[in-house]
Amino acid sequence: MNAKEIMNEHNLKVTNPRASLLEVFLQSDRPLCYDEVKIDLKMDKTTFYRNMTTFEEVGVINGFESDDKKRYYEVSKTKHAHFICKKCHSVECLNEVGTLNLIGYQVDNFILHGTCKSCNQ
Amino acid sequence: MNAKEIMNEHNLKVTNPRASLLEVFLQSDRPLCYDEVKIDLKMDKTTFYRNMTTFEEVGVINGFESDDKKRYYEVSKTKHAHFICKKCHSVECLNEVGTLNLIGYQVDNFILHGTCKSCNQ
DNA sequence: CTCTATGCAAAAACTTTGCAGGGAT
DNA sequence: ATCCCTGCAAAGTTTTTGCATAGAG
Repeated sequence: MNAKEIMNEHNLKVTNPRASLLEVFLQSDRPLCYDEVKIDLKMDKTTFYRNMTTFEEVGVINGFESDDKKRYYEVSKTKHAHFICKKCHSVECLNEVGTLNLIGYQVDNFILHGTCKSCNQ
Repeated sequence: MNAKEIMNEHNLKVTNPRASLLEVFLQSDRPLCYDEVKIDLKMDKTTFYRNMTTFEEVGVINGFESDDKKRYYEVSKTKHAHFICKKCHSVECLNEVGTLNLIGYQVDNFILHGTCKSCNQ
């Protein structure tokens, strides 16, 4: 499913900035923040943040805060964990982290904070 | 061990603002941010943030970012997870969340994001 | 007495809001 | 033609920095 189809499905008008924005996230294998996206797209921050909010509202995109006060976004997909490195501030996706036993809570995202493999050497 | 003893142990000058600040965290059962602390203490934000940074540096306090762009702090103790509710923005401590199997990473903090028990009803 | 801590004011960093013009359907 | 989208400018929020004064050891 491409960007245009996703937007149509959620009744969002298909504009060039919006389509290329979603495309960037569809093609990324890790969460991205505004700083990373603006380099390629030269899109105004207002447009970025408003579209990301819209995508979050319709459930296409999942957003969360990193350690550096920036908000990271990724395409909603199978649930997985994220690792945020306090040294290099990288944000990675992790699969098969372990098992959770929590009753009564609805867990949308889990984030591990610490020192990543590279920085740990 | 009280606030004064802890500060002496780490060679930090014992001042009233600093002592009462640490006391608040010693007596709290959950992480706190500046907004919550200032209500009781009427301490300037500069003093708050600089002392928290100092406490973090000597290892007395552990800090992390919530979902609302605020930094939360708690007394360093046995490792445990935190749950941040995206609806009410509460920050809770959790014990016995599950097991982790991560090799090569050093995990300092584990944060679950979602909807808490109360908001889930 | 010396050196660190405090608090005000101002800056910094990221995100949001207001508003006028432009574009999709 | 209508209504949503875009981008500039300005404001909002949380945290940090500069600097003069006050206080601990």
